[in-house]
Formats: sequence, C-alpha cells, structure tokens
Amino acid sequence: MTVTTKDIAEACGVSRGTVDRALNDRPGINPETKKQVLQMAEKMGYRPHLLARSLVKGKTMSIGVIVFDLNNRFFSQLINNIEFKAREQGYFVYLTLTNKDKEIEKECINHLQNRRVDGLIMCPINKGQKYQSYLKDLNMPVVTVGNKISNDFSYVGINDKKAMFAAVKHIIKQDYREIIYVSPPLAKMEDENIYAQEQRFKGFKAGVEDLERNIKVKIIKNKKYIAELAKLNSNRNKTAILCSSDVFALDVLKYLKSKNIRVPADIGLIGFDKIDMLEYVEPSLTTVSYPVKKIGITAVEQLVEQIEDNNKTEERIIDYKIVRGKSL
Amino acid sequence: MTVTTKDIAEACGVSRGTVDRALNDRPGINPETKKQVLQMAEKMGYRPHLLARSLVKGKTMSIGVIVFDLNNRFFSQLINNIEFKAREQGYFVYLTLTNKDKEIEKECINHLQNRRVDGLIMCPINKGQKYQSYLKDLNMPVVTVGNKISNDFSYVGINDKKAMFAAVKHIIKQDYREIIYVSPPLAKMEDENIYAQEQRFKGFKAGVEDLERNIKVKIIKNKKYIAELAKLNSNRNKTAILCSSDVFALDVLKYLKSKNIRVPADIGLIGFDKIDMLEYVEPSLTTVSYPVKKIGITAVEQLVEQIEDNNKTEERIIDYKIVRGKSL
DNA sequence: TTGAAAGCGCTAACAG
DNA sequence: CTGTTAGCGCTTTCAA
Repeated sequence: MTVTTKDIAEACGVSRGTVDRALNDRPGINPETKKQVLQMAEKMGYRPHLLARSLVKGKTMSIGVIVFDLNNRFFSQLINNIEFKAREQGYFVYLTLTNKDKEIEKECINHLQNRRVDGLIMCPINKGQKYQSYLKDLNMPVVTVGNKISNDFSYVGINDKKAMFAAVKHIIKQDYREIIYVSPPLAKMEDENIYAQEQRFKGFKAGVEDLERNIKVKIIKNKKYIAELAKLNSNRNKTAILCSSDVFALDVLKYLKSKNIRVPADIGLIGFDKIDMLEYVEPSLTTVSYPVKKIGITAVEQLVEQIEDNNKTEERIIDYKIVRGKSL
Repeated sequence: MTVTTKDIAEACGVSRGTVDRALNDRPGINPETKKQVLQMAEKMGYRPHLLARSLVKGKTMSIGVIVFDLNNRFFSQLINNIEFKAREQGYFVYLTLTNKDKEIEKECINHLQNRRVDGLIMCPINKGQKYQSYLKDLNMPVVTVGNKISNDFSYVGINDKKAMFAAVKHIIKQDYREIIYVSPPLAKMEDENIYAQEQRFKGFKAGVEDLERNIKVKIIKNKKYIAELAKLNSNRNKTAILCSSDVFALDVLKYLKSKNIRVPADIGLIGFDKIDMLEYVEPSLTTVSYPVKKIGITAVEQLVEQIEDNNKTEERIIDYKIVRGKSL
C-alpha cells in the first residue's frame, strides 16, 4: 500500500542507499541516477516516513507546548505565534492543555518526552524542588513562559514586578489616594506556581510602600472578588481598582456598570496584560501591555537555540508598556 | 544514556520479548518475572519510545488539527475542546495554523501525513474537485469542521442555512423593515472555501424572500464594511444590521457607538456565533449560538470512530439556538 | 559513484 | 511461560 525507499530502489534497480542519496540531496550520486530516482519517487507517490527517520536520527523536529487552556486569551495568542514561528523553523507543535491540574501537567510532560519531542515550551503550574529535579532529569531543552520555575530553566517574559510598580506609580500620579488590589490567584500561592502573579504583587507592594506613605490599600485575594468588592463601603478617597489581570478588570467593569458606578468618574480601573478583547469594551481600559507576540516568538527562538546549538538556558526579558485608556 | 527494553532484558537476564510482555501487560508471563522486570524498569528509569512503537504498530495515537489561526475565538475554543477530548481518548494533538493560506494548508496536510497522524480534523480553506481527490488519495480519516468539502468527508457543525433563516425570522418579528446584511467573507466566494458563510447567506436570502416580500435589503460583502456602512444614508425604515459573524458585529457596534447611534433604539444589531467575548460588551448582542464545545467533542468522537472502527464518513449536525440579547 | 549491512527501539510470530 | 527471530522504514557506515 504505502511506498517505501525499498520499493523505489527495486523499481529503479538501484540500492536503498542510492535512493536515500537522491531523496535527501546527499552528495556522491550520479545526476542521471538521481533524476531517475526522483522521477520514480514522484511517480510512485512516495512520502517519507518521518517517524522512521526520527527513530534513526534521534530527532523529531517537533516541540511540545504545555499551557493551561485556550479560553485564556493570553495562551491562544501565545500559541498562535509559537506555532507560526516553530513551523517557520521546521518544527511541528504538539499542543497539550493542563487545565491547571498539576498531575495532568506531569502526565503531559511524560508523554511528550516519550514521544521524543525535541524540546518543551511551557507555562508551569507545578513548582518546588522535587519538580525541578524531575524536569532536569528529563534532560530535555525547556523554555518557560508566564510562570518561571527557577534560574535553571530558560524563561521568557516581562519584568512583572517592575511593570506593576510602574502601574502603581501611574495610578498615584493621577491623584488616587486609595488602591484596591484585585488578584484572586494569590489565594493559591502555597499550592501552585503563580510566579507572574507573585511578582506583580511584589511590584504593587513596593509601589505603595516606596512611592507614597499615605496611600490607603485594600487587597482582595478572594476568588469571589466581585462579592468582596460589593461589601466595601464607599468613602471619600479617590479610589482606583488595580487588577492583576485584564480578565478580572473586565468582570469588575461589568459589575461597576451594573451598579451604575461610573468609570473613571466614580472610581478608577486598571488592568494588566492588554488582552485583545479590550478593543471592544468601554471605557477603554488602562492596562499594562504584555507583549505576547514577542514572547511567543522569542520562546521558540530560545528553544530552537537550545535544541540545535545546545545553548545554555537563558532569561529573556521583553519590554512592557503602560497603555493609557480612559478608565483611570 | 537512554534505557531500552534491551537494557532491561540484560539487567534481568531475560529476553526482550519477556520484558515487552511485562511492560505492556500482555499475557503469558510469570507474575514473579513480571514484577521483577517492572521493578527494574522503574529503577532504571525506563521510558517507552513511542516513535519506535508507532513504527511497528503503524499507528501513532496522534491527530492533526488544521485551522486558520487562534486569534479567531471560534478556533481557540474549538481546539480547547478537541485537545481535551482527544487526550481523554489517548490521542495527542498536532496543531497547525494555515492563516487562510491555501498552499500552507496543503503543506500542513502533507507534513502531518508524513508524520503519520492517525487522522485529521480541519477547517479547510481549499475546495474543488482536485483538492478532493488529493485528500482522498491521502487515505486518511478526515473530519471537517466549519467549512464543508463535500459529502465524501465527515462534517460536524450546525445547519447554518436554517440558523440564519431563523435569525431573519427573528428580526422580522421585531418589526424591522430593512436589513443590512454584513458578510465580508462573501467577497472570497470564488477563491476560498467559505462554505459556512455561503450557507448563512443562502439562509438569509431564503429568509427575506420567503418570509415577507416587502423587506428592504442591503448586502455588504466589502472587506471595508465599516466604511461601506458609513456611506449609507439613514432613512425612515426600522433597520437591523445582521452580521454573519460576531466579530463583524463587534466592530459595527464599536463604530455605531463612536457615531452616537444608539443600539437598538436607532438601529438593531445581531451577530452570529456567540463568541465568548460577547460577555463583556454592551448592549448584550443578540446572536446565534454556534455550539463550539459540542462541535469540538463530536469531531473528535467521529474521527476516533473512523480511525478505530474504520467507520464510514458521516455528517453530524448540532443544534443551534438564537440567543436574545438587548441589541435588537 | 554505488551496494551491502547494520541498527534506531519496539512488537509480533513462532518455537521451544 | 520464555527466547529467538524478523521486521517496521529509514539513515549511516564501510567496502567495493
């Protein structure tokens, strides 16, 4: 049914070695025979069996990508760029979704390893010493994105701490005297890898502590942050709600509208990430741009370098930018 | 470096066949030896080489997914569900993005074929007789989603024509006397596979023709549909803008807001697809739900059936639903 | 320039 | 219950 190099060899009356030389543009073959072989291959509808090739070459030209899910806009944009860049470099992408489940993540890593992907781009939900040595034992190039594991693994992202610090500074400059910091992921600090969120929180704290002493602060880590917000009684301070991700900010905005609380007249609002659906909300949300395209492309570049040049791990920090909307 | 069944065999003083029986739970092995082998495998850190297995089994337990891009919410939600369902069934997902490029699509198909994926789920951009026979010659299970190719290939989706017909009916019931149909993809009719959009258009035409004779109709196929809309002079008819996809409706809504045209007071607006970001726009958009979750899961089920039971191709039609928002 | 043979790591078939 | 052998389709020596 399926035609192999052996079939071509027989059909042409040459050896498989010669067929291979023709098919893969390798030297040491008579142009005449090469032409014949190629024609025959074409005629017989030959298709290279990439698995067999991978088996002998010890390289699959594929990378594994492990993220939470694609409902999250960040990840879908990220993977859009990863796939594009990877294929440009000849690599194919295995996509696996963990749904933030630590066991599933490990299963995915295992499985991708068994399929011998050449490397991994992942946003880890696991963390800790054991996990680290587990990953190292894989002996496979890894690039982390979003959440960092440690300096032993490549990481591509922005400086979340500095960015959030800048956001706080931006808020205070607009004369806000009170900041409500909304970051439900923080509740999972003990449990999960929430590196980016932790960094943002650190930046926030540094901001309110260092920049100005008399800023009132309220921190909401509750998963039911809308309910929590509702409980807050309004006061005379000029207040801003600072969300550690746009998705929370969108929900907050929706809630505020439903309560006829005007943004920014009654309360300021600012997000983080600049996800693409912001384009359609009103008032336009002030936020911090997380350059997902650049991150995706850079992650692939870094991974391919590690795969092909056996390069060492590296941290690549991309520039963020405060995006001024009309919500603050 | 990497440990193989041969290594285990030697370490245990048994044959590779025995190791295989132990590792893969096959009958005909002494429980004692089995236990020993498994322990040794564990101890040596054995990992099965899935490529080698695939090579001999002729099955890779992987499927190829080919869609346009992940900026499109429909596709990211779709793939979210495909990945989940596929892995549940033991299949891994190769993701490839065509960016609506017909040549890239063919390259992807080719490449996935060479990697010997067990089947394909795709939203094709190509069409035509030649393409069909090309696909058939692949001799690989294929399930189409979004755009149909022909009855020779499995298709999972809604009845777009009927759904759009229902949408028109819904509009007319609200006493609208004029409908502006916005569907930029129609401009590509000759060139690309826009099956779903064509069906919707047919449903639209059937709706305005059959339901009521005196409905005024304006059709915009222009890619610059906002500019086209702007040129229209307002008149005394009660008018609705019917967009063949929510993404266009969102843009239209944005434009209308910018012009201080009230929705639905001044003009009605209705979309199609019910993409998830609608949640955050105001007024809430009336739309037709395209059950992407169900479609993703069904597509995988259908594909796996074709792969494993060598089932014939099938068309699976899922229910749509008109979702009443406040924009009409 | 070409051919022959070995082997990637696994599974399957048959013999013992 | 276990071992041996052959082979999946390809690449890569090493000889000729």
